[in-house]
Amino acid sequence: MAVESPALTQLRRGALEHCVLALLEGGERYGYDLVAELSEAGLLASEGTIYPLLSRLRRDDLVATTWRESASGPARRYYALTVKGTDALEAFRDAWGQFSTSVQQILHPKGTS
Amino acid sequence: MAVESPALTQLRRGALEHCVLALLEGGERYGYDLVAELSEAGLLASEGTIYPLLSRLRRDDLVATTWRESASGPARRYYALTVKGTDALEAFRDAWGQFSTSVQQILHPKGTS
DNA sequence: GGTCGATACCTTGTACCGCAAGGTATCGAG
DNA sequence: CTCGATACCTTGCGGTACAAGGTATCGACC
Repeated sequence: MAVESPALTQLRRGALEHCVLALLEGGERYGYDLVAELSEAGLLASEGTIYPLLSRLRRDDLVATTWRESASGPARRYYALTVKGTDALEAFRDAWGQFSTSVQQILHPKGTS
Repeated sequence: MAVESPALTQLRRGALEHCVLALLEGGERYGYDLVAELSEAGLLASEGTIYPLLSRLRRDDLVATTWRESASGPARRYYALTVKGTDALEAFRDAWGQFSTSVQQILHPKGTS
């Protein structure tokens, strides 16, 4: 595994939350499942991060949840986007575009005269 | 001006520090000057953010500083990249590339089957 | 029917960093 | 000599990722 630079930990802030919303756009997901995908993408370092985050999303009415039993294993809590969540995601896509462009330009300036 | 979403505040974390290093790659800069450029780029909301950040960079030997008098106005503290700072910047460019790619892919998935 | 690993949920304590507000000092203009 | 711009810095607050640890369910195996 690559050595986790502390800078990455800071980068994940703010982005992680909306990445969860983006994943939910493709359909309902449950927490443990999200952990696996986000960890693989390098956007999540610990399971302990996601549950408080999901609680916040629920508190703010960006997602709605339903318990559902699993064919094998304990029951799961599924998360689905609300209308408010969809709006927040769309707003974030804009913000992310502007932000990442700004960072990109500062990191790799064109006119180096 | 666009409404400042709180998500942006979190996004700036981690990126801001290395954006400062990137700006210094083009030559010495002083704090008040950096504030102007980073604010314009939307990467900084308050002057109060930059000085503790610069202190950290100095503490960690990523930058070196020299006081210099100004033709008009108070003296300025100029910041310059150290070798260690240059290395950190290069490492961050890699990390940023991977990170922003991951976020981009989750935000805008290709196979929407 | 008892144990064990995997699955799946959640909580607590810590550290870190951006932000707003406020403070100090220097310089030129009126 | 006051006032605005420049230029530096500090303090208190809030939000969030992380590590570590905790609880419960299920299937498999003995």
